[in-house]
Amino acid sequence: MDYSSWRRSTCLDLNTGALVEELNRVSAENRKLTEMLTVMCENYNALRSQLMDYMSKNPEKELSPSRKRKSESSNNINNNANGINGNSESSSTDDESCKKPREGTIKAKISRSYVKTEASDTSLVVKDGYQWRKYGQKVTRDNPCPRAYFKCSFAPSCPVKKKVQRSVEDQSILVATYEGEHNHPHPSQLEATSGSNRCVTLASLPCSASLSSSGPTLTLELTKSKSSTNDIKPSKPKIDSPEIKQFLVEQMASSLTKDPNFTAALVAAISGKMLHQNQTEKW
DNA sequence: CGCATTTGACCGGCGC
DNA sequence: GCGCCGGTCAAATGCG
Repeated sequence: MDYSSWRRSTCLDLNTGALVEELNRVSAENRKLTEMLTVMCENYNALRSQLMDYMSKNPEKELSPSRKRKSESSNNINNNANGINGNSESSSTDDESCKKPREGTIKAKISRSYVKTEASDTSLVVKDGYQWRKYGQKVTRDNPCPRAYFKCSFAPSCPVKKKVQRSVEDQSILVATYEGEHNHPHPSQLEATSGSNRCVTLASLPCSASLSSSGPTLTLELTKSKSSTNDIKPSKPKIDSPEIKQFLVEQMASSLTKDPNFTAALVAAISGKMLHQNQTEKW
């Protein structure tokens, strides 16, 4: 072995050692993140059970069904707790029976999402990532607050519509009703693939978090609940009320983003992964 | 000037 | 048939 080849192999050994060290560090961080997420989910579940206890002890008053026509209250039976993003046109299957019976026409999927806003915020804007064009506003009988009508800005190629109205019970809650499915990708997904924008989609709770500890990959998924809580009758206490879920999701997201430890750990994990990728690409 | 929003008019379904 | 009501249209308006 000549001097140059000896130097190369020595450098290689040093690089490999550094990489192994980096890998171990990232793995440790992943484990730490896993633990943090587990603790967070446990805290959330504890909080949620406390809330359920509280809600069961203080059942909400039933709305008086005084509507002579078909009204929104009939739709409330099918309340779906969708995420902040509203990107979950997944669930309602039996809404057709509540809609106008146009024979032969397959109604678009209808879903609802509940967004907590500042009570002083008068704009009926639900930030769900998609771009919407407002085409109408109407005051309806059963709610003094005006209802806003939006079409997806990709219309007419995208047929999705949404209606946004403040909740009668809690005016700080916006109720967004989505009709149809987007036939184009979520704009924030496009951004996420092209750049460094964070894109953490929080769907409905309860959440489950998983981190891959087998390697320097970080996956964070907060999965949508497919539990049987979708068919809550309004007469029951709203233990699993979508408003409550929404509020909890926002609380959790807020806590996460405000926690410098979490942010730092996330940055470290991501940069560690990027560093690792760059170095493996060079080889 | 172009685009998005506002808002009154209009339309169609439904109940009486 | 009429009136009520939710949903949509489109001209007017506002804004960057």
